[in-house]
Amino acid sequence: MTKPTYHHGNLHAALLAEGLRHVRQHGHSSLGIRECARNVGVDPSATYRHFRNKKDFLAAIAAEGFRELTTQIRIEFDTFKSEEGSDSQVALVRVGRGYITFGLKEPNLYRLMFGDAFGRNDLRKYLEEGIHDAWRILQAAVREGVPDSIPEVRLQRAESAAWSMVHGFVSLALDVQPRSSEEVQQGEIDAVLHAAQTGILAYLTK
Amino acid sequence: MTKPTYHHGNLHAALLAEGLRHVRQHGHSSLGIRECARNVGVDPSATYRHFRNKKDFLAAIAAEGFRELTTQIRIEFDTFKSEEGSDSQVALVRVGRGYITFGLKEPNLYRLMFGDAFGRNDLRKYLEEGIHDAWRILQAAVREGVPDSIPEVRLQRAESAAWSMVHGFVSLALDVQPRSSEEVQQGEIDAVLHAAQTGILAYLTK
DNA sequence: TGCCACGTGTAAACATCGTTGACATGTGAG
DNA sequence: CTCACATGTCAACGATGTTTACACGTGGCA
Repeated sequence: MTKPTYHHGNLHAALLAEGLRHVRQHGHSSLGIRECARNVGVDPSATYRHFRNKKDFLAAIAAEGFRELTTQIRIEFDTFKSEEGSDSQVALVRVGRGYITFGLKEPNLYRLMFGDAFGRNDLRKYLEEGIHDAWRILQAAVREGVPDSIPEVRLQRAESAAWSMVHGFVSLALDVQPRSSEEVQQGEIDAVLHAAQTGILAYLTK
Repeated sequence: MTKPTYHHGNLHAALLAEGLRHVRQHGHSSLGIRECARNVGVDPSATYRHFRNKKDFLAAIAAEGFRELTTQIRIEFDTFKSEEGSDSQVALVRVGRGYITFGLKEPNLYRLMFGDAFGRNDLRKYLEEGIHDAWRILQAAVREGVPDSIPEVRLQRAESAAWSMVHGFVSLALDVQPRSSEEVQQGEIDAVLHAAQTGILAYLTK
C-alpha cells in the first residue's frame, strides 16, 4: 500500500494493519500470529522477521492505539486553547471527555493498551513514546491556569490523580459494568469530570 | 483439606486453591488447566467435571479475589464506624485507602479481577455476588453523612465516580507506571483520595 | 555485466495447550 | 448387595507460538 518495493510488499505494515483490524473488531485475546499471517497471505514464520514474538506484535498494535488516543485529546485541547476567554478550569473537562470518548469508542483497542497482554518491561521501545505524548497533553490540561506557586510534586500528583479518574471510568465501564458506548449516560461522564476537576483544583490549592 | 470425603479428595477446592496460588504468584496469563491439574496430581480432563472451561475457572478464582477485597474494605469501614465522633467525610478516604492497598498488595489477582481474561457476560454467576458485596461497601462510604435530600441518581453517579477514581489509580499503578507496592508514595495515594473525596462532595452538593 | 551476501519468505517440525469422547472406578442410596 | 451416577483416566483432535534449516530475489560491488 505505502511502498511496494521488494519481495512480497511491505509485510511489517500489512501485519500491523491486519492485527489492528482484528483487535478493533474481536479483541486481542483471540488474535493469533498464524491467523494474521494467513489473512495477509504469508507463512506464519515470516512474522518473526518483523516482530520478535507475539507480545512484541501486540505492543506495536497498542502503540498505534496510543497514537490515536493522543490525536483525539490533542484536538480537544487545541480547540479549547483557540477559544478566546475560555475558563481555564474547563481544560481538564474537555480533554477528559475526549479521553473517555475514545475509550468507549474503541473498547477492544483500549483494553489492549491498558491491559497486561504484553509485558510492560521489555516493550518500552514501542510504548514509551506513545504513552508520553498522551500524558503530556493531560499534564497541560491539569496545569492550565493554575498559579506558578504550586510545587512541582503536587502538580505531578494532581496529574496522576486526573489520569486515574478518567482511566478508571473507562476501565470500569468496559470491563465491570459492561455496556455499549451508547448506553453510557452523558450524566455519568459529567459526574466524573465535574468531581475530578473540582477535586483536583481543591487538592492543588488546599 | 476441608472435606476429604470421596474418590480423590475435594478436587474443586484443590484446583481453586492451586489456581489462586498460581495467579497470585505468576499472573493469570501463564495459568494453564493442564499445569494446575498436574500440580494437584490429577488428569487435566478431570478439571472439566468442576469447571465448564478455562474462563469459568478463571472467573471462579476472580470471585475469590473479590471476596478478599470485600473483606479488606469492610474492615476499614467497620472500624471507621466504631470510632465515635469521626468526621463522616473521611469514610470514603478510609475505604478508598483499603481498596488501593489491596490492589497494590495483590497485583496479579487484581489484574485478573478487573481485566478481560474471561468474558463477563456468561460468568455473572460467580462474579455478581462478589462484585456486589464490594460495591455495597463503597456505596455506604460515599453515602456516609450526606443529606437525604440528594436525589438517588446523583448518589449513584457519585458512587460510580468514586469507584472510577480508586480503581483507576490501582490500574495505572499496576500496568502503566509499573512499580512495586513499596515504591508507591503515600503522597500519591493521599492526593487521589483527597481529590476524590472533595470532588465527590462538591458534585453531590453543587 | 556478473556475482554474492543479505534481507526476506517457506516448509517442516516441536512442544504445548484447551477440549472432547469413550471408558474405568469408587461411592452412596435403595 | 447392587446398580446408577458422580468422578477420574486415557487417548486423541485441532490449534497455537516458536524454531530451525532451507529457498529465493534483490541491491551493492567488482
